[in-house]
Formats: sequence, structure tokens, C-alpha cells
Amino acid sequence: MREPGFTSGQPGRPRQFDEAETLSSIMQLFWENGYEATGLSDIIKATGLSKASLYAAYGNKQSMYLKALGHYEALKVDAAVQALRDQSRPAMDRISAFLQAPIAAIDTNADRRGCFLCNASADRASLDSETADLVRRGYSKIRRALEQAIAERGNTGDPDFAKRNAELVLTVYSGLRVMARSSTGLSDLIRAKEACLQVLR
Amino acid sequence: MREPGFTSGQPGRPRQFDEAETLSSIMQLFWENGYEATGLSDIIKATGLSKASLYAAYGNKQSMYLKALGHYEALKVDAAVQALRDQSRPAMDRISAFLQAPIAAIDTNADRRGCFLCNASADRASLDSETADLVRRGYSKIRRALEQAIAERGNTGDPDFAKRNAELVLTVYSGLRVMARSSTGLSDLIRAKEACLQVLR
DNA sequence: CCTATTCTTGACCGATCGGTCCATAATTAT
DNA sequence: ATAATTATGGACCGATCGGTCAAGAATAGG
Repeated sequence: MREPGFTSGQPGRPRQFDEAETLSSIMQLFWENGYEATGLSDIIKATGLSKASLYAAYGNKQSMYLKALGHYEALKVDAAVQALRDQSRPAMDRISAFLQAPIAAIDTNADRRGCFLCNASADRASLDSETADLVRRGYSKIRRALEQAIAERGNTGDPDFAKRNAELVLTVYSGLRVMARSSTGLSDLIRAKEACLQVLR
Repeated sequence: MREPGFTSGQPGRPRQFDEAETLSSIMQLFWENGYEATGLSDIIKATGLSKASLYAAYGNKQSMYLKALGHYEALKVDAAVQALRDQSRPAMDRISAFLQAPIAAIDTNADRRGCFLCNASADRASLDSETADLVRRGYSKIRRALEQAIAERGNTGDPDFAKRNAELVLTVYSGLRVMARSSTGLSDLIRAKEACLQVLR
């Protein structure tokens, strides 16, 4: 209909919206406002779709949330992991950039959404085990990438050095993301980042 | 009525419940479940009071939340600050205990409520400036106490040492609290704490 | 063409939401 | 006693919640 002559091979009326694009809109809402503060009405408004279409495509609200969180993982977490693994830059630069992201979000875009993974951990993981599973999986991906980046820099004696400090960086990242949601200035966030990076030097 | 002969000096029927005790119950609910996931019905169930009594005593839901968060600050934050200022123990021990709290909560009580301040920052601060104000005030109290505890240990050269590392400890604390809400094991949390403490040694 | 299948819209559902009102109970002051 | 004042519980409010349903629209294969 939209594209005359186009056939999908499937019987029945084809979807009239881009599923991934719509999922992105849904993700933005849950990301910014959390699970409970986001209503179906908000999702309807943002996507322009009707309730039944949304339910047909993504299931109920809980399922929409999980799919949105999964989408975040595939989009943002995986991108961060890839950047952390980019061998064309010094490991230290990559880790520094990873910790700079929470600061840059506020600085350049006044973006207070934080990190969906961290928000989900604080907001929803303790009430829903499926969310908790997703959050842990996302954290683990980053953890492993950090570990390897730190290990790259030569491990002096202590076999646990990379593991311990990867966890430190990940925890500082989470803390920055959460504190940024209520913070007014950048200076505190920058200080924490600098202090964290000095450990690795 | 409850205590015949007791007079408060005020005209009219006296409150038949302990305001602070009831506020504690309300605090527990918002603390554990967040703002939106806590309904008036939950508060009624937990306190045993009627809706009208609650509104008369604390105002609307938003106001209940802010009072609950203020109560948390007076109860828990101030206690943590006091512990950080306790000169009878080495500064390092106090800071270590501060970072141990998020771990002990899970370990000994399977307590996944995290820190109300951190939860409020992630959950609500970006949507409500009054909440953000309270959160920042709470963080600042802890920040100052940490700064002084770190400064106690002798400041070698760098005049910004205490400030930077106080921010690091505070950020790690926030990160631990948030990650603990979705975490299954203790080992990662412990690693982050250890790595953070090593900076100060 | 027809039939099967899927998608879409909008009406509709009961339940619950936060919030208000009112009659009554309990107290103080006179 | 009586009046004034405050607190309480329960009924009540419109709005919104998440979720379902049915009828029609759009496609496929035959």
C-alpha cells in the first residue's frame, strides 16, 4: 500500500510502521521517565499508533519495557562496548571517554536521561526479575570490555588488578549516571571521573 | 482519649497516630518501590490510616514523598554523616564502613532497597525540581563529611586531593547502591569497594 | 474474483488512580 | 453544658490506568 507492488511474502496486511523506529520511541520514554511514570497514553502519543497495534507488535506494557531495554542494550551498550574494544586508540583514552559520556550528556545536550541500564537497575530491577536479568547482562558486557581494556595496559604483578579496577570504573560510571540525574553542575562529576582515572595511571 | 486526662493545649480532636512513626512507614514504601509504583492504597494499607487523615497530616502524594525523603535525610543520611565524623575511629575505617553499608545491606538482610537518596536521584529528581533539591542537599552533606575525613589523613601536596577523592567515594557509593538493586552476588560490589579504598591508601 | 490472514482503529472494559467531602467523634475553651 | 475546633473513616469523584474486542482495511495465495 505504502509501496505499491511491494510484497513481503507473508499473508495478511503488512505493518504500516517501522518496528525498530517505534521501539526507539518507546525506549526514549521508558528511559527518560521510568516504568511506572510512562503510561500507554504517552506511548500512543509518541508513536502515533493505536493501543491495539502496540499490543499486537510488542505485547503488554511489561513486555514493551523489556523490549525497550533490550533495544537499549543492542544500541547503546553494544556501541559503548565496541568503543571500549577499539584497538586503534590507547586503552586509557577509551576508558576516559567511557567515563566522559555521562558528563558530556549533561554538558552538551542538557540530557538528564542518564543511562537506561542504570535507571532500570534503580527503578525496576528490584521489582521484576526479568528486568534484573537484562540489567545484569548489560553490566556484564561492559564489565568484560573494561577488564580487557585495563588488562591491555600491562598487568603489574597483581593478577586481580584488571578485575578490581574494571569494577571500580563500572561502579563510578553508574554513580555518575545516577548523580547526573539530579546534579546542577559538572564540576563534581568531573572530579569523580578524574579521581577514578588516576587509579589506573 | 487514648490517654485519658492528657492535654495537648491545642483545641480540637488530637491526632490518634504518631506522625513520625507513620512517616517512617511511608518512607519505607517510597524507598523500596519509588514514587509512581507506590499508590495511596499501599500507604493506607501500611499505615492503617484513612486517606483523609493522611492528606490532613502530610498533604498530597507529592508532599508525602518529599516529607518521606526529608525524613530519610534526617534519619539515615545524618546518621551516616555522623558516623563519618566520629573522631574515635581512624578516618580510613569510617570511610571503609561507609562503602561497606551497601554491601552489608544485601549480605545480612537481603535488603535491596538501596539508598533512598540514590533511588530518588535516578527515579524522580529529573522530573521534579523539589526532589532534585533535596537529593542534592543530602549528597552535599555526605560529600562534606567525606572531604573532611579524607583531609584528616594528611594532605600530601595536592590541595584538591580530599575534594577529588571525596567525590570518588561518594560516586562509588551511589554506584554500589544502584547496582546492588539488580545484583545477585557480592563479589563485584566488594571488588569495587576495595579498588576505591586503595586509592586513599 | 474469493478466501485466508494480518494489521489498524476506536469503542469499550473493569479497576485503580489521586483527591475531596461530609457526617461524626473527640477534644479544648468558655 | 455548650461552642469551637480538629481528626477520622467512608462514601464519593472524575480521570486515567492497562488491557480487550470487534469490525473493517490491506495484503497474500488460489
